[in-house]
Amino acid sequence: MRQAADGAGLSQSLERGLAILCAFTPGRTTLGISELAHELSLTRSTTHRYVATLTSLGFLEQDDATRKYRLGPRVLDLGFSTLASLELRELAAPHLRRLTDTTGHTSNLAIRDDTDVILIDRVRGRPGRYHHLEFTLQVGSRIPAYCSATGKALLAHLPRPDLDRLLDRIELVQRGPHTKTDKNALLAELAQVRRTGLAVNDEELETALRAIAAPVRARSGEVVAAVNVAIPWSPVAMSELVNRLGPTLQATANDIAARVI
Amino acid sequence: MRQAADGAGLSQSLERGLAILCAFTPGRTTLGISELAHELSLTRSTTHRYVATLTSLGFLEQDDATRKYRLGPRVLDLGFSTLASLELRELAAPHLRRLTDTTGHTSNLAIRDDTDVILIDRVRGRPGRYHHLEFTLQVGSRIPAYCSATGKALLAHLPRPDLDRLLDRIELVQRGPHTKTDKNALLAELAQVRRTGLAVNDEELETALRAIAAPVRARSGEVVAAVNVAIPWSPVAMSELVNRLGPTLQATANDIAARVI
DNA sequence: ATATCGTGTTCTATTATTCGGAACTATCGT
DNA sequence: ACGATAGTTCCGAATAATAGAACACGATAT
Repeated sequence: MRQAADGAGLSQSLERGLAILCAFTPGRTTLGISELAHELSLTRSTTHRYVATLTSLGFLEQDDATRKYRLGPRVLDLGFSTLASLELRELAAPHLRRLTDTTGHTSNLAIRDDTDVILIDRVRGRPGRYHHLEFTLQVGSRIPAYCSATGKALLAHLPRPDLDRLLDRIELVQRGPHTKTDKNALLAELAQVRRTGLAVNDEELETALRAIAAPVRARSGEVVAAVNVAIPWSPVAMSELVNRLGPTLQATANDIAARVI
Repeated sequence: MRQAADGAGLSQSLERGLAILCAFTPGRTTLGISELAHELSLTRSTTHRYVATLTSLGFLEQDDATRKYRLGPRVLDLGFSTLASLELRELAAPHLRRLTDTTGHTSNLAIRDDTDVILIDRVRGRPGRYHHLEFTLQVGSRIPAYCSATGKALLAHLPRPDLDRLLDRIELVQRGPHTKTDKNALLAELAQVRRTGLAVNDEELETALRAIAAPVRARSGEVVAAVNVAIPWSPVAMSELVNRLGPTLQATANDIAARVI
């Protein structure tokens, strides 16, 4: 017989099995066989075989009481391996630490994955007024690039054609009180980010959350990551904060960059 | 044809595909097709098909220069979903934070997975003398239970037959200067942990690293997690530290337990 | 109590899907 | 230039996956 219909040379079973894993999200942590089967348009028996395989390998666990399934600790190992593979994270760790020590604010290191930004390390600032995200955002979290400081720092330095294609694919949803939902306004802002070397998020992702980010450039010139400091709301003007924290932030980004291959 | 030889009713393709993902470890972050094929005893063409599938789904990435593969960011999403499914982590977060604020030391929350302990949350203490593990250990890290404070707190409250079967399966490898490598000595210590409600790690996992842990009991009485504080080496005697920190630690563990279903 | 529905689970004949050898191409070091 | 090794593609053979039906169990409704 011919190879798989559309994706030539791809493994259907593996694809389906992974789809099962991906059906579990932070919002839907336990799922039953029938639920999964329906969601992925598979028969119950097929779904069960995959689930049994995943369970026997430790990627899923079955709840004794409800007989439903949830993600197993084995998955954490994989995630951990991924993080470890990002040597950038290790190189950056002491610099992030220092940034938080000098500014008092939570600092983050993020990379871009397509239209999103992924948090790959964070150092929490002094305990104080937390906003909601302080708890929700964890290492590994994914947030839309267009409404975050690190995201804009990363987008701004993308080659123009790539940026255009990317922006065409995303919808600029209103996430916070000042989210930029107009494509041209966003493009103008990204141009400014390129000029100043700093990106800003002023309650664009969530109320009361502001942040300033700087890009980390590899020797090749390519922007490979971004560092930010998250600032809980205060009466201080954003421009004042940028003046105060910008140089420190850029120095940190440069220090990290200096250690990247 | 009959179903798969040994594991009846399991999916070979899924098993193999996941084996490929698991071949990537923090120590081996990039692998080529031939390397993988050899390691898993598969042909290159079969391996390539799985790898292509994983790549098209974002679980692997191909390095443009070397043509080798590494784990993709998609894997992080899974790990994050797993962490989120551990509601325990959320409940415990503020208490961990408080524990670190009052003691000044790094505190950790861990659960057991078979013979290992998995770190599911951590709050770093004041910057100061770090030992090696401070950087190596991350949320998601896995360490052997027998030579860690949290591990011993978790093992101690296991039903005796389960504990025996588990200990038979592990080798008590010397990891730090004071690792307990004798099974009877370990059993005696676990008995003491049951009496005092506190477990101790005095340079058993790594030089200069000491920790004290307390078990978190669900209402059912079952020990579901353990909290610890990690203490960089100091001339203070371990027993003195236990007297000083023990009550705070147990109070924290109880506060967390009170919020568990 | 009894019936009904919905679970998760097991079985099996059929066939679509995966398998692996061989051929192809690109890159590297000699 | 050359050989060696890498990743990649092809295609017929046949294995491993498929889906339907039947089972066992529990919860709910009658």
